[in-house]
Amino acid sequence: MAEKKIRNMEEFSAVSGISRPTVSKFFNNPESVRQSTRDKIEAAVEKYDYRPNIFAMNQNRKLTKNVGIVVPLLTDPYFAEIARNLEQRCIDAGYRPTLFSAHGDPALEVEVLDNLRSMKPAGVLLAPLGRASDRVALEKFCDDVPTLIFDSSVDELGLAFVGSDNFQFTSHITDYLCRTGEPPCFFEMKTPANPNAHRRRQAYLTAMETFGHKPQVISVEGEGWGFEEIGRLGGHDALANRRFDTNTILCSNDRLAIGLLTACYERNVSVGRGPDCAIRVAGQDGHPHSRYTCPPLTTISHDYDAVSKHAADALFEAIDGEVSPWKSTRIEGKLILRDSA
Amino acid sequence: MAEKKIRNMEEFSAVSGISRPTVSKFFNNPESVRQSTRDKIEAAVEKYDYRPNIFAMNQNRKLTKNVGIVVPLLTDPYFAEIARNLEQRCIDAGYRPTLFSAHGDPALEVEVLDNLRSMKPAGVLLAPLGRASDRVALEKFCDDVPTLIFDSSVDELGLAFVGSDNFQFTSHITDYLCRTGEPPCFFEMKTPANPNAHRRRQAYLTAMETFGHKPQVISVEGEGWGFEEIGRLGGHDALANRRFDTNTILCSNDRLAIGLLTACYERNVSVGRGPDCAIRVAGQDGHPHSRYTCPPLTTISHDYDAVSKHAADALFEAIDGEVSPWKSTRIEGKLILRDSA
DNA sequence: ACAAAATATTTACGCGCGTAAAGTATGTAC
DNA sequence: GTACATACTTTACGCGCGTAAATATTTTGT
Repeated sequence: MAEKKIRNMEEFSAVSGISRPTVSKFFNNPESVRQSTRDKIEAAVEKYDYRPNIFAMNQNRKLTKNVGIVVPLLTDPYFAEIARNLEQRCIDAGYRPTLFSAHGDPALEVEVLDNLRSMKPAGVLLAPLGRASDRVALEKFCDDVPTLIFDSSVDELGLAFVGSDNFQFTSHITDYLCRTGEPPCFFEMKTPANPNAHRRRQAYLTAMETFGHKPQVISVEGEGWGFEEIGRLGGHDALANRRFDTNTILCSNDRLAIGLLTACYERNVSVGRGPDCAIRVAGQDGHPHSRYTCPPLTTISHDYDAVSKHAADALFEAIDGEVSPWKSTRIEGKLILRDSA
Repeated sequence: MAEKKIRNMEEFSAVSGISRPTVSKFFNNPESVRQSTRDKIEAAVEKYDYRPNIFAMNQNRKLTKNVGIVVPLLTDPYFAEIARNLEQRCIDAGYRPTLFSAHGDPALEVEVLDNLRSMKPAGVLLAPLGRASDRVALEKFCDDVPTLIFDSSVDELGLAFVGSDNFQFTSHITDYLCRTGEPPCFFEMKTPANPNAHRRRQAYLTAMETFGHKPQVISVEGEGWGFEEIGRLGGHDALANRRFDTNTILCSNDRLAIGLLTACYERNVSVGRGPDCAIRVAGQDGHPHSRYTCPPLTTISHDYDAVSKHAADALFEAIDGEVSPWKSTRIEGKLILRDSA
């Protein structure tokens, strides 16, 4: 099967009997060469198992098909899931995605963007760290590379923003909770990394006012990205000191809610909407894991498909040259009723 | 601050007043140039915010500092966590890691490896998909690139294998379960993707025989990587049809256990080791989420640090030229006692 | 102040490929 | 068979950088 090792396109063009420029054309787009030529090249590809060096390819191409995808934290299944979704859309559209995580570190985020530059990407899908991000560095990057911001908005950065409608998220689930039981208090981190958290708190306050209820915000201590543990510890503290004025707790996000549920379990507080339950807990995000908590978590879910589709399509359009003014697209969430509230 | 845009090292060497070869040397290793030269270059870097194109760099370097990290599925927090761990170790050792996921798809796994070749990596840390992997392609890759296999072993592939001692995992937790209550049955997927699953079943059977108990293996249907859902549905089925001969269930992995716990909740079966609990459930892996199930999951955890340290160190040694025969290092797990068993 | 050693510069080529221009072969229309 | 359009080959240059060799310039030691 395998003859001698082919080291580059030069050698490959020799053994395939087709000139290098034509071979190059073929790899760029197989349809662009005559059928008979294509057959010869494909036979040689099969025989010698050659494929061109993609990095050398991209070095000279005016337009690469590279797309960078940057998320703040890949160990969070929410980002892992949406990243996978975006990757698939890029592949389907004929692009070549590369995934990066800032691992929660602003310095790493900047480094990732610097490396991304070397890749000469046709475009980038960027979910910024948020508050911690180096704004100046992000702006510089967006000046150079067509960048679509998703998940968490940073002013009018990049081509456009696509994310969830956090205002609608919180209003909607607050409304649901008010209609089905006691009005909720709001359980959040004191210093959230993500700007969406502020929108959600604000939406909660507005919604409660609209509905004529007295709001209560409970902000728990904790730094970093270990949200479950922050929720658990904060939950213990709040339960021990009877800080909840209501039996219904709306968490700023699902990971906090997951931690709070654990705290409830550990304190023998029964959660759910049954008559024998002490409190109701709801989250926000539609985290992949929220289905498997006990009780399963009532939440309002990102529309993963819609967000990733809008984000990817908007980027592809911009790459294709469609110039449109910056805009923000915020997609509504879907209420997912489960047992916890 | 920022003057005109510097486009390449040529332009940069002009504005910095240092010749290009010396600049090149500097970026390869700042210590290799005279202090006064370094100062000038660093001042220019600061002033013009230039950094070399890493892909062009690697194109010609004999030895790159690139390390590829390949995992089967990044949406699984276990792999996300160990990948992050490995990335950090690479950075600390002066390497430049790049993370890839096969997304559960053998074809994608091969494609990832092909792309990795273009990167001329100094070495690769590869966690294969397992049964589904294209063995021939993996072997070819390992012939060309120093590759260390981790997590799931494929014969004597690559430089070496580093992973957890699945036999010890299952023996140890089986022993614990036997000593503290009824001997467990074994809850697993009928057609697991990962070869570790077979080792675990075998270890269970051996352990039960050693302890003089009658084993029971319950294999549930389900394809793909949605283990929680497979565990949940299989759990419902097994509970409904009273297929469990014992009150103690050892799951082949934590994700199955998480699904099973949800099934228990949904059927109102109380899980735990208290006197009022109907069954005990244990997992295996020390999944990042196992702390936050209700009840928190008793499991035997990978020693993430030790596995990643051994894997990374073994690769770095091989890169540094230390030739050692293929060997398999299997690291023991730590029993994590929580409320579920 | 001088020679020796260390470091920089100049020059030149290579990596693996894209791409453009000019010329040649192949295929299609009549 | 001629005319024309396609597709191919040849040639040549460029991308952004590594790297080697010869030469020139510092720096160091004494």
